[in-house]
Amino acid sequence: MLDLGFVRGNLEVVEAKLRARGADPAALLGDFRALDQSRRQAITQSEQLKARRNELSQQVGALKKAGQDATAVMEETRALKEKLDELDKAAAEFDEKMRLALSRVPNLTRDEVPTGKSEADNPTIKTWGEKKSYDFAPKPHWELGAELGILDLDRATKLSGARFAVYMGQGAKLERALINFMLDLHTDKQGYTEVLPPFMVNSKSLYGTGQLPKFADDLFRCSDADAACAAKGEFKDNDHWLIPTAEVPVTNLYRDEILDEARLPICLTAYTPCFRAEAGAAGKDTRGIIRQHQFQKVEMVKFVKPEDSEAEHEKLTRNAEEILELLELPYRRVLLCTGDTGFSAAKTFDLEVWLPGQGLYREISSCSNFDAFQSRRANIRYRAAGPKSKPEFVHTLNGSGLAVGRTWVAIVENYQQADGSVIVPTALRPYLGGLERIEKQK
RNA sequence: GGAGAGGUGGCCGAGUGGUUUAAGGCAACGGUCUUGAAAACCGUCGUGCUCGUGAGGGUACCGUGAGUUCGAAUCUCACCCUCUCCGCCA
Repeated sequence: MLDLGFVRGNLEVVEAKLRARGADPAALLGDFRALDQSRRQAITQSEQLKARRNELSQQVGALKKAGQDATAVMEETRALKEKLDELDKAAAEFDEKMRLALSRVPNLTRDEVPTGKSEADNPTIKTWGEKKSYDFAPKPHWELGAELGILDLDRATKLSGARFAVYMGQGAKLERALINFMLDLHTDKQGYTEVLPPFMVNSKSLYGTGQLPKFADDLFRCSDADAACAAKGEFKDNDHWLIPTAEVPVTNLYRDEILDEARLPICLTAYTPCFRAEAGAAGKDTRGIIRQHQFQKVEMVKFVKPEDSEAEHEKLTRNAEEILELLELPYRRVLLCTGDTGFSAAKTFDLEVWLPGQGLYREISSCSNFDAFQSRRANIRYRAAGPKSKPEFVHTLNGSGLAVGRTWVAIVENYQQADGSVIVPTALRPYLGGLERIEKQK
């Protein structure tokens, strides 16, 4: 959510930023100026009447206490009521319209974010690692996984339908090893605290991080979740949706709280499954396990002071890159252009890992700075030490560290051998009981 | 799921229709005192919206939403959450 006062005072800037994203300011903001004016007018009038009402009510009290007749004053107050109800209703309607309009406006990208339309316009910031050369034609992971007996997509379809996977034997163990390896690195070496949050959240939480109201179709909701309410901008605390990322429960941990400055930065990491409906992704990445309805991810989330968020963003991105470096997987870092930056983000780096089986770089981590966009929605503030300090919104950040399923893919494809076996990266061996090579399962 | 109790500011906690512009305490912050610190004492101390160039004013907020009333933290209804006990259960 953008700050109302900022939008009012910088409408041209906001509109330019929205256009840079490829969004239509008119469609998003409508007649913002007129609406804002009507709203404020209704509020001012209503409050003036309320002041009058309160004054008269006090007179009634005073008169009654003095044993005098208060009928006339009571009548006058009663007469105010009709007009007041009308004004209040109008004010509430304008307010609701503004709130709903603003809730669908994406964040403003930072000035250093390059203007562009799509991922084709994302500049590459750095490239790391040497692509291995193979004296055979490297296979995609779905072939390797099936041949090794560590990935069973056919039976997953029987259980759950398309876009689900069953990992078997050392395949399952590899997934689990990756989770532990990532969490240990984040907690033991990089200063994060581990969190194990619920995998279902209410609609208020999804509003807080920006998935609702706009992206309800991308989510799986439980039968007690009222999508119609969410679409109307009513967010409940007793409905349930499957989380699309750990970002949602972890960021919302401090919703409606005021944190002490001394506690910042707060750095958390969480392993969770993630559930995505993949609405509109029909026909995309249908082979293999790149795009699933359920996948596992280790996430990093930070709450920081506004002046620190730029530096913390770089640190967080480096924390994700370190995993790829330890696993010796070639990758590159790209900066998302305005047209490709997500709804809630002000600036995003994507890490893309090299997949030789498919001959392309593939997103494996997305590290974003949200500025105060999420904290304003979720009302997460901090209070600085010192006299007369008012609570201020924190900046939130998060990034995958990493998407586990895609890391699994990257290892299988990058470390494949001519005989179809897969060498286990050295850093991961302690997590697999010293196993050096994954070979065909019985 | 059943029965009972409860939900008040950063925290604890008073408050059952009219100076409540929410008592009191703790914490925090500023000051006095002190070589420094602690203690003691004095003072400051909620959030949003809105009006105002400003000082400042108005208004709303006591779990959420409706309602009764001239007036609601206080009364009524619905819902949510927490705690205790019972039931069911991994």
